[in-house]
Amino acid sequence: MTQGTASHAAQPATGDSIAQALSLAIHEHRIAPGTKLGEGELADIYGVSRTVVRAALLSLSHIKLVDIRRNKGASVASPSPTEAHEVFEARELLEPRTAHTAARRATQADIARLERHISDEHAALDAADPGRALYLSGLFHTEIARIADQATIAGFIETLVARSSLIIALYWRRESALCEKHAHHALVQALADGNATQAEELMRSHLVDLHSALDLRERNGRTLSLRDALSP
Amino acid sequence: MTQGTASHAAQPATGDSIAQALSLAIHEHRIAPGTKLGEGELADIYGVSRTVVRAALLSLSHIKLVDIRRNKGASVASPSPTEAHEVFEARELLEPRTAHTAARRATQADIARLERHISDEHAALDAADPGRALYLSGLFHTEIARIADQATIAGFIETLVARSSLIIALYWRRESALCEKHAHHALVQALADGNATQAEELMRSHLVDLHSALDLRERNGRTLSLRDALSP
DNA sequence: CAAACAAAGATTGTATACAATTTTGTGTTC
DNA sequence: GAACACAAAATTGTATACAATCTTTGTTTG
Repeated sequence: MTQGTASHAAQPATGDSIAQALSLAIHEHRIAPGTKLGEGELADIYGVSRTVVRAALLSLSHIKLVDIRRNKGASVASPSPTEAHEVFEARELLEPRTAHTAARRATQADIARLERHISDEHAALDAADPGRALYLSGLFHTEIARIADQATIAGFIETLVARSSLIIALYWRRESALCEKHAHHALVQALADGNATQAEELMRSHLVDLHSALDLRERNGRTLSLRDALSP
Repeated sequence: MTQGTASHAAQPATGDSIAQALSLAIHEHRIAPGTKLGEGELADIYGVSRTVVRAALLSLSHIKLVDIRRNKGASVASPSPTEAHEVFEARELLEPRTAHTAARRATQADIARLERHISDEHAALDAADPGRALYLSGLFHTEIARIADQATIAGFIETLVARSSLIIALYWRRESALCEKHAHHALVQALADGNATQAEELMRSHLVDLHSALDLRERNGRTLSLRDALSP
């Protein structure tokens, strides 16, 4: 991702593309929770007017990645401990069922794609790119939701996974910010075996494990210049 | 709700207030699925510029009440049979658990409020206001989610309940568009008794019943002039 | 009459200008 | 140095102007 979409591409940035770029930056921890997202600054970075930026920010506010306060502007959301708990609780309610359904539906191509995700994730780690690895780790979950072929629930899971990256930035207390390696492997195996019950149970314990790795007793995030963060 | 917020109130309509007004109109079946939502027309109705209207429409598109097509404008969403099925399936996954939690947490005040909802709903029916009754019927469900005090899941349920009103408009095949009277009463009783297991089971069967009342084999909705629909 | 094409009108997407609100900077007083 | 008041600058909210795209209408052709 270069400086700004408009600078090097034939198409000007749209609200959607800016929202996606910001979402990715947030997900990869290139922008920290609490970071001010000034409309003028973003308009400069992306080479569009404030109108387009405002639409992007409004969209991101709907999935709670961005917090907009009237007359005070937008910033990257900073979930409270309560919100963090709720997000993981919601995941624990939705994702096991999704894994169950996915195990019944997964094709060879699906399994291959999941395995590619896992190896891409580890490649990113080896390349000292933990942000990328974190993003891919989350994408693994949304990919399982896609396989389950229930778009409504998959949409909720996508939102929850995105918010999880903010929560991890704020509350994670393990050295690695990632899901444990073997948990994803075991899930892929259960899906490959078409073992719905196993997939469901593995997903549940995986999420309970993630939830338990959160220290939900307040701490502060770091800040970073906006332009730097958006230029990996 | 009079002609337009700006016409009679000290405050001009905001994106949020317009989105709420449109959502209510959709929920009460005053605007049908598929209805074109022209920016200029809405700007006239609400006495604001297109900028504010666009923000409202974008917000509504995020909860899938409105469908925005680039360069073609916005219309009230028209869920497909697949989407309809998914929405109720998601509700069947989320709401029983929510009812379970609500039964454990409900206060006397909560129960009184739910009972008031039920009687308001019947008053609306008696007043030959089925749209209002439908809205209140849905609100009963979101109220239970509020009692459960899990904002993340309650947010999802709110979205699903709103979309349900569109689905009912398109696919409902019973004479009354409402939840059955005794189902809500029984739920309130289970909550009042603090019987979490009963509440969960009653909610599940209630939703399965609603789901079964849908004829998910395509049919068309009606259309209505926009100004008429927004002036109850 | 139907089909194809062009022109006119309407609508949507976006930039820019203006109004309103907030933040920052400066000076004064204690 | 801290607190306060005020002015200036910056940012956010919204209207309006302009550009791009789509839809409707009118005209021509077979």
